[in-house]
Amino acid sequence: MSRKKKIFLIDGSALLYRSFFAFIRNPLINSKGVNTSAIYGFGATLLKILREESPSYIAVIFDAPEPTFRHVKYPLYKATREKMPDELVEQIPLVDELINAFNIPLIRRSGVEADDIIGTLALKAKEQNLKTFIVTADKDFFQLISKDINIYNLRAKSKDETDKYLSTPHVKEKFGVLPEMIIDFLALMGDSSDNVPGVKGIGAKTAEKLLNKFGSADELFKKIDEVTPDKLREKLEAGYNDFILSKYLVTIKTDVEACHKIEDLTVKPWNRTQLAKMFHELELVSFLKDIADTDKEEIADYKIVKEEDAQEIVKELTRSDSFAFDITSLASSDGLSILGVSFSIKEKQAFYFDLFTNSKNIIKALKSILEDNKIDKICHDMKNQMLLADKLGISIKNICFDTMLSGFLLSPSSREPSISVLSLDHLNFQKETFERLTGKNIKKIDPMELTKDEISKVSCENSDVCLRLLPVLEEKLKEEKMDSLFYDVEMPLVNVLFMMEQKGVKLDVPFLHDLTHKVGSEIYRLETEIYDDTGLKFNINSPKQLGEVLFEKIKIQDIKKIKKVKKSKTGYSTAIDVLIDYKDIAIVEKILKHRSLNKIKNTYIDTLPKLCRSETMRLHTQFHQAITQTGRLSSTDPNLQNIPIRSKVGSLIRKAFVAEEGHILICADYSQIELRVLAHLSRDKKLINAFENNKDIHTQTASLIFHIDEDKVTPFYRSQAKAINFGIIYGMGPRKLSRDTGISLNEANTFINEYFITHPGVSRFIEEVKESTRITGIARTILGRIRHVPEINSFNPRIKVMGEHIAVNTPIQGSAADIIKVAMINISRAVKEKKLNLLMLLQEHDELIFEVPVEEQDASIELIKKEMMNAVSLIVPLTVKVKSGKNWLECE
DNA sequence: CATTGCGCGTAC
DNA sequence: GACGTACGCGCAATGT
Repeated sequence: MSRKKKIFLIDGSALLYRSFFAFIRNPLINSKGVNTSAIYGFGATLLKILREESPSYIAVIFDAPEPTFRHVKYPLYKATREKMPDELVEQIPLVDELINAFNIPLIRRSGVEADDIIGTLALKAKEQNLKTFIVTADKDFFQLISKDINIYNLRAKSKDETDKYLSTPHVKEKFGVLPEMIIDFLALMGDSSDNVPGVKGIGAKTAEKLLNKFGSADELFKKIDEVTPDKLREKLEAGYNDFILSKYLVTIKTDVEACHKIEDLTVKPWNRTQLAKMFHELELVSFLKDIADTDKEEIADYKIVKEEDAQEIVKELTRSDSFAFDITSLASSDGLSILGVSFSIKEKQAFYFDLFTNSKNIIKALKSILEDNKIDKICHDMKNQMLLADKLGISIKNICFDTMLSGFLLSPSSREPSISVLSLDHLNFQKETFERLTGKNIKKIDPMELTKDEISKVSCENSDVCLRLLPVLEEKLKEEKMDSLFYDVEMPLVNVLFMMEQKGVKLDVPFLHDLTHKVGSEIYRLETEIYDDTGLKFNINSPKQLGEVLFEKIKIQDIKKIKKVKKSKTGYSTAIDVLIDYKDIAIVEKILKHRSLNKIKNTYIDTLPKLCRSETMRLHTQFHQAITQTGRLSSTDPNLQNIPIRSKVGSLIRKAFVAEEGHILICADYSQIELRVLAHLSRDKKLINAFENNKDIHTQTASLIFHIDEDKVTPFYRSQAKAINFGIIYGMGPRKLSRDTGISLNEANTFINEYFITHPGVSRFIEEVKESTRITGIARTILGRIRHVPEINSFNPRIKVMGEHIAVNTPIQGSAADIIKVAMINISRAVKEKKLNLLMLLQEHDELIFEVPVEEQDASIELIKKEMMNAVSLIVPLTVKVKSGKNWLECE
């Protein structure tokens, strides 16, 4: 290969299409529903070129939408092209942004086709003695191929140099003609994709034969009399005008005026931060390692502490004001193993204490520093670290900075961001991980397959990276005005949640066992009845089999004379909103009953006792603080935030959540917190008035939209109004409302309109919040929590609408989440001050559940009410309903 | 045989 | 398609 400097000219539109359609059967869609196929392919190609080819010059050239001289000459030019798919159109701005982040010149000139710009630049490059590579999938470019102008082979599979670029031999092989004949070749045969006519009746094979015989089309038409057979000659004579037109169309111009200079296309360093940000947001995580800047990393000073040095280093740690630490563990199927603990006081330095072997004395020493109230503690996922520490008999004090929570506030789209993701994102440093070392999934790694040095490196890096992240994240939190949210809400909440998890909630296990049997036999009864009725044995729990039985065997749609049958991806939909229309058919009723009982039995009745700690019969859920996009908590193992309440059997589950002997459960819930938040945010007079006067909001809404006196509002109208109130919060459309409430589409439309007429403040708020989200791309809660909403500026109307709903809902749902978090912290603080034995156990989004000795009930209720009502100050009052009982059901 | 995606249903 | 936020079950297809 020559030593000439290289220039890469990228045919943007071709690469765009190729990348998009490469994934057409299996498109890349990220969690926000954004199709990222094209940008993925584009990014992969740019990365490959920049890294493997080290070009000196590069540019991406796009077609502009405006017509060109070819359209003027021949209005049908490219007229057969299909419209670009929406999913591709919406990726164009992202691709532009990507090219920008790579610091690559992007050329898009109106009225000039990309081909002609590329042709012109290629020729200029040739004059400057450069080696040109055109990145394209378009065969038109074969006409430009010469010694120093090649086509970069996007399809190259082998590393073989001859395959990497398409040159003269490739053209000869593919079309049987030399590059200089390509213009004539294409002009003779035509090109259906660009709607170039060509000579009618001449295809590739004939064109090839003719050109090889005559050398060029000029010669061919000069010696037209020599052409045989006669039919062929006649075709050529008849098609001469088309040929001239076609030649004009397929010839790539090489003299576009006022084109870029080659010097303007010099390769510049890419913007790694911007690229990292983009790849994160688009969830193209695999690219992150490609852009990590590893060369500049100085060697870190990490030490495995020897037993004889331990005391000295512990002393040093004791003297520090703050340190980052990491209790490093592996959770595999065989259980949890704590491997060791690392500490970092200074950047690029860390100590690792091995706990795998003899550790008693070490743990004692570590306990003294981790429990030291004077030292600020920094780490990643503090609540989990506290759990691990607890297993070592250590109770961490003075927690001050959690990088996971901080990273999550800055970018809530990354659920529980890992330390390595934050490292890449904010430090541009690719850290070592156990997954990378072993090539295995983290859950499958056996600690024995790792060396002490490897564990030490991962652990020390964890601590070191935490320490280095702190100033960076802190600065960004300040920039985004979330420092108070972080320090005053999220950080203090960690202790509260840890305590709630530790305490757990008492479960009446015998009661549930009894229920298992009762519900089990009912399910069995229904099952046999269903088999008898249908005369078929099938798996009722398989939507596929059930769908076939109902819609193909029994044909329930014929019984009910329903024309339309809803299909899902895999078959018939048997979801409740479909089957509800058939509920007076006995078999369907039994199936629905069976399904709901089965659900409740499997998910709750059978599962909850298994997750109980057997000595205490208490259930310890995990609360997650860095999962939901709105700032709500989530709960897993088990999820105690979706315990049934509505159905009869479901509510029995709540009866199994009980207080200890001599204790009582207290449930305190905010009433209508989201609508109150809406009143606050929208300043809507009707809403404010209702809440200031403690009116029933749904009754008032019913009165306003149905034009009836409040005392005439029936339960039916109230429930309709309630559906509308909820719908407003979620951004509901009339379709869904009519389906939910059973009213007609017209009525639904009328009622929604009526709502907005009577609530102009709400109407204005929705428009304002959409507008501001469009501009900033960010939705915000009252405490300043942010959520990125790129969807709102999508080209795809469906995704855009979704973005608008997110923009409206997030400030409402998220502010409510903010409020209850503050309440939890304040209650916890007050309980400590008043020295009450009030235990906070669960959070249910707008409700808190406590356990307290009976004698402290009254004092507790007073405290809870006060702290919840005063958590924040809105322009409407917050009201709290408190109930107590021996079990959760009694509290409702 | 383990993992993953889907359909469905539970909560606020 | 069509109303926001979660988690988790069983089934069935897919990957090792």
